[in-house]
Amino acid sequence: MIRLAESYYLNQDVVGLARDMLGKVLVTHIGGIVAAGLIAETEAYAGINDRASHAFGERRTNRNEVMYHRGGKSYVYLCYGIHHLFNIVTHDEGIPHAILIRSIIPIEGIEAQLRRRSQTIWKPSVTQGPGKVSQAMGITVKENGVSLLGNRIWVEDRGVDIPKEIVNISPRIGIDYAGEDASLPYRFYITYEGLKNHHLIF
DNA sequence: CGTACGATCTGCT
DNA sequence: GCAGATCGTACGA
Repeated sequence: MIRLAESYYLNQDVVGLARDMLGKVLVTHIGGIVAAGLIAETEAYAGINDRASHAFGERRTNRNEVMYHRGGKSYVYLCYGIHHLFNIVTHDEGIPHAILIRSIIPIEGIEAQLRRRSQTIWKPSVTQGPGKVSQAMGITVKENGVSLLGNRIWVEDRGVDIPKEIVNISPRIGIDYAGEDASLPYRFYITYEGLKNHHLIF
């Protein structure tokens, strides 16, 4: 188990990084509970020229301030008044890149994740969707700005290699307002079935 | 200060 | 498949 170092998050290619994060393991230690999940879906948000990004046109507010910080921090914000969406800030200071984590497959603390989701048995839909990921992992806006080099939220490389054959690419979800940028292929995902077929999980 | 809307989820059909 | 929930945030007056 190897925790991703700061240098990983300073990569300037946020789209390539979003692809690379598939198969990495998101871990939280929140409320005295350790939970972990395999990252199965991501979206890249590429700075001030990306109409879908909160930082489009150099927009910089209290909400998205952390996007402008050095890579390796969390960016958590509230969507539709109820959903806490968890992003990973990348690139060096001043360039607001971020990766939205949209889906995980629980690995550790599954009981706690199910409890937080008010479910009794896991199926993909239980932790599929960015709001559900945060809820299962115990992440809220209180975790906004947390360093991924600390002991509250971090990402590990546990050696799971995701072959390109099972990686799906599509436009991002729910950003119809973004004009021509709405069709950019910045969403990456793998399915539970795809992982099973390649014997990457049980 | 008022208004519009959103990187979504759930439940019901 | 679809409507409704629900409220913080952004932005213009």
